[in-house]
Amino acid sequence: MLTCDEPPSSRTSDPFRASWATNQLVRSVKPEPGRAPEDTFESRGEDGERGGRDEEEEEEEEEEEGEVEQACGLRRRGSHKKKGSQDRVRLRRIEANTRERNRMHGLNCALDSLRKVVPCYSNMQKLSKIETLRLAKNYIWALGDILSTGKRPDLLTFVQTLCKGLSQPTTNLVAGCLQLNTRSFVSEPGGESFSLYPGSQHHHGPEGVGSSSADSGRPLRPFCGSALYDSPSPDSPSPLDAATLSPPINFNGIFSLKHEEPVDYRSCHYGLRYCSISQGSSAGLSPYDIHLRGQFYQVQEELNKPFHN
DNA sequence: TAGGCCATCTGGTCCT
DNA sequence: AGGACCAGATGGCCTA
Repeated sequence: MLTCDEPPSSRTSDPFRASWATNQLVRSVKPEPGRAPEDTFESRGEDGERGGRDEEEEEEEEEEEGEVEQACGLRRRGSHKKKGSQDRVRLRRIEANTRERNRMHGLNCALDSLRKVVPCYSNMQKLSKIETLRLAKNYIWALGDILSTGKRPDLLTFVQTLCKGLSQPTTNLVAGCLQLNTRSFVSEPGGESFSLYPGSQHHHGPEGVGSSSADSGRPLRPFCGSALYDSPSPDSPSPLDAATLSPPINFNGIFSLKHEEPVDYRSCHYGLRYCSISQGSSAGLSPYDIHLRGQFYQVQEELNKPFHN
């Protein structure tokens, strides 16, 4: 995974690095069509690794350009001055590229942190950027709906909301995270069919949240096992990761997120921990308690209000 | 092999 | 002038 504090050039194990290096090589050999060869200067190496290309080579290139111009009957005036400004432009371009790269890394870090707080997180099968954003939007929407109505939705409604507009694979992933067999969306023993996808028939199953058994009577297994607690962070291997998915939540405790480590938004080593403390009354807590890294957010109060009345 | 996803480069635009 | 942001282009990797 990309990290904010490490440029790609320093990650030898990163698969992207290989492609990046290859890219540089390819670009140095084959300039993009319609683009002047000098436009690919950065591809020869940057950030202090200019790949053995030195001033001598640049001067040689200048001479070659001069020869070409002479051959074409052109003569560039003030080329001496121009070289300095060209170097400057070149340098600025390199710096701009580096900044842009870092900016995108920061964006990816933010996206990674988002992946960890939406109801479907796996080190094994990362959600794509677009699916992460869609799922996050749906999740926010679902939470907002709960806040406004003060009612817990049934499992199917909740999953349907989460999966609106998501691709089939992501839908399956989310369903898996929520321990819901996707077949449950397609057909019911009674013959009634419904789907997660928009426009399809909605089914509000009779199952209550707490006792939901959408998967043919199989009780929902909460993700609050001690094994999950043992995992120091989503980045660390956990039994759930080993089992393809590491859902951060269970439907019983959809909103029971517990982030116990300090947030370092620069390093992006969030190490979120999700745990369900939602066995509700027994723990003296509402299933909707939210713990964010040891802090009780005001949100908790807001969320609990409807259930304390 | 096509399509999806991604990282990167690049030039343009806007803002400070 | 320089940085941030954005979108288009390009090419690599992976999977169905």
